[in-house]
Amino acid sequence: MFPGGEVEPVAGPPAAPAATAVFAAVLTEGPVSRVALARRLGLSSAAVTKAARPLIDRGYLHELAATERTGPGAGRPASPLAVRADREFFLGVKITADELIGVVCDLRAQVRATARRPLTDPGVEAVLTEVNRLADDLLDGFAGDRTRVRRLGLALSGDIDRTTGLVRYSPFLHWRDVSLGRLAAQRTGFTVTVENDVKALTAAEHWFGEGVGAESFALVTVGTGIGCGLVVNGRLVSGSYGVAGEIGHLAVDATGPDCHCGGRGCVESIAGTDAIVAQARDRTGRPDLTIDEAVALARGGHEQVRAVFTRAGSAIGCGIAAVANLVGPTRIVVSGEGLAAYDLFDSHIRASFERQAFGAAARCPLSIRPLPFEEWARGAAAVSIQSLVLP
Amino acid sequence: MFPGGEVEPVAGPPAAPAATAVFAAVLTEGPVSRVALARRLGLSSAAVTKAARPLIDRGYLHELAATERTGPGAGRPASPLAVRADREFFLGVKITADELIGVVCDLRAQVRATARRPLTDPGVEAVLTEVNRLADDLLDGFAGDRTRVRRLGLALSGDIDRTTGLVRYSPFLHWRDVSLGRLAAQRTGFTVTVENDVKALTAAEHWFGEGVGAESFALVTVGTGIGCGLVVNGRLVSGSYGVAGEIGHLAVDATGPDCHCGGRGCVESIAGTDAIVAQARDRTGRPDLTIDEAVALARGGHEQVRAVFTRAGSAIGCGIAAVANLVGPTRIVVSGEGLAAYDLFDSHIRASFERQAFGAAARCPLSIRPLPFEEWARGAAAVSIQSLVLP
DNA sequence: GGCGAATATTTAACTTCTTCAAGTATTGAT
DNA sequence: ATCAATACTTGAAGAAGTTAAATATTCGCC
Repeated sequence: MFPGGEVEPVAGPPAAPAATAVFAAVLTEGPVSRVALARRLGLSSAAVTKAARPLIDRGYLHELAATERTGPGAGRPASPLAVRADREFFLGVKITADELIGVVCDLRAQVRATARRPLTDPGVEAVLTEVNRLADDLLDGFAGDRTRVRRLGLALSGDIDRTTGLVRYSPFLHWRDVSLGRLAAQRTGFTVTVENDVKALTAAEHWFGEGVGAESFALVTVGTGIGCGLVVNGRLVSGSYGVAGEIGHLAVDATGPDCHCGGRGCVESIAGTDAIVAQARDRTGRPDLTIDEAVALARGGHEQVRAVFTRAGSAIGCGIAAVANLVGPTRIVVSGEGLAAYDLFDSHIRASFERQAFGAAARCPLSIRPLPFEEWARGAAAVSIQSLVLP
Repeated sequence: MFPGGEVEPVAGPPAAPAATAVFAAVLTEGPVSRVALARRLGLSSAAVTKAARPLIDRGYLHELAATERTGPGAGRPASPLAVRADREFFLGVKITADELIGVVCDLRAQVRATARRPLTDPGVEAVLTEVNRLADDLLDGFAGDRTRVRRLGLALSGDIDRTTGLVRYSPFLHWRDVSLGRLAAQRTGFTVTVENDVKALTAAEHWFGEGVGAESFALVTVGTGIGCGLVVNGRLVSGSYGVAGEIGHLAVDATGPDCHCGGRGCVESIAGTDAIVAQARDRTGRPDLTIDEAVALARGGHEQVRAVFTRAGSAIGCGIAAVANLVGPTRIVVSGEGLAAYDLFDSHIRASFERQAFGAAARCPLSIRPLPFEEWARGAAAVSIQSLVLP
């Protein structure tokens, strides 16, 4: 009991379906009036009023000040609901083979601080220790209220069970069946979520980026590997066997090279960074060529190296068209480290996509843009935000 | 008011979420006890009891007789709920360019009668007239209680809006924006549903066939066109622009033939019936070869024609692997008219699928089997059943 | 400035659905 | 016969949402 006799205030947002829906809608679709929410969610406006009150009381939402209200026309002006971004903060950490990248985000997924730590030992213990240190670094560099940081999202590539926080398999860390969620929660004291990195990035883009409002949405990442996160009917696609969005191993060229996966003519075996380097070395006869040098040569007009990028762009375009033809997303974002060479890919990806997209699928807008590496960590934080909002 | 003073009994099943869930679960997962349903649906057993009562009262469900009960072990034996299959019957009609194929199904989607009518005029009026006549033929040939037939499902290829019953575009009938649902309801007096034929077949297989219980599921049809219906997270995939499951136009061979869709190396341009015939004609030098003759030649050991089927099977396998890699369905059924030549395809489809499926995606079971043409009409009836069960 | 139309939000009574907790039913084992 | 185990039912209580009416606030118009 508290001095006044009240019950201790509940920590999280209310879990009722309507409250959850209202919270998520305000979070992703900016300030909205209660009537608009009611229409959007298929609820009565009374239900929205009731669902919103505890969210306001607990500090997650607030009404826009009168001056910020919109609205021409007659009638009582709306009092749109908006998110109180500094109600709670979230740590997001992307784990790569040799580095941890971390961010602190607010409730609107705005990055408030960043930090990095090198990773030398891929052992579970060592990684946990470094994650813990990175969390400290992040809090040190964070200007806001540290007591409001209660959640940590982790993202890494591999086969991950988000609901249990289990890393079933991580190729680059050589982990199998590591309960990363539980271990990290013990070590750091935070509420921890774990998700595959591409899916985390997709979730971030779906809630806070270009995917907002889309019933279905795809994000394609281009780099060493070529991956894809899918949202269909408003939900992230997981794959019954832990495999989904493996756009990198679609076969697009029956006469293409053998791929390390055992297939032939996979997108990744043509357009993955390693494949591009290998082809560029072959065409130039320089066995030590790096990807940066290949990019430089192509930009400099080296026809044969340009052709490598052209072919890669076409393969990626075919893969993206496959996504459009099969699941028909509302829009597709193409991104990733590989897109440092954005200018060399862009037009070929588009041309190939437009050729292979069937009928109206070609109407699907394509955003092709590079993404800073911190975005991956932001993805991890976004998953953590979702875990707060959704019960 | 009725003589006894009671209110007229309500026509349909109750619409409450729990009732709907119980009905659907009993329908698709056979006789189940209330406790099992409660666990399966995340409800309390009290809720199941209450939800089941009106379904029993209205004749949709019944309890299995004591003799049919299962269960070793101690404790009160369960009284599993089962569907009363003859509570209601459904007409299903598949519309092709030159024929209507119709079935009468019971509530468990068992076919009770079939009929066909040739179609000579693709005009809307003529089709409606023939649909009406076919419905009469079906009722004539149906031994059950005709007053219990109240719903009609229509299935045809093309771009269809299931919710409004609008045929946005039908290539083979040359229809655009025809309110087929409304028109057919007026003409026949039934409650009408309209759905794309592949999606209807997928829905049938998802509720009443091999897809039962699968969170995600894919059905691939091989024939003149090569199509695919997808169920992800328990829901049929529609595609934001009306395009989804267009497996026929995935690019699998960068050096393949140009496709009528404008793409290159599409699955359909290699493995569609027309493409197979064209290739077989080319290889044999017989410009009037038919598909049946090509099949006969291949079965007879004609190496070059066999190679055409081998290549086609490989292309289909690549397409199916693309589905497995991208959405990761629990299982995939491959079927369709084209599979009359099942024996020529089967092993090549599997080999190619296994090569291109990435990692654990290769664990996805593939059922390759021909499907009688009446199954398409049954798909239409299945959609009609769904429209009764889901509100 | 006052009035009415238009729109947004709140309130209160009510309905519906679900769960909880307790009780009943039916079986096998001892 | 009794007990443990499991399935199902019941009734009270609670949660969540709806409808209808009331309240709030603005604009346009006189």
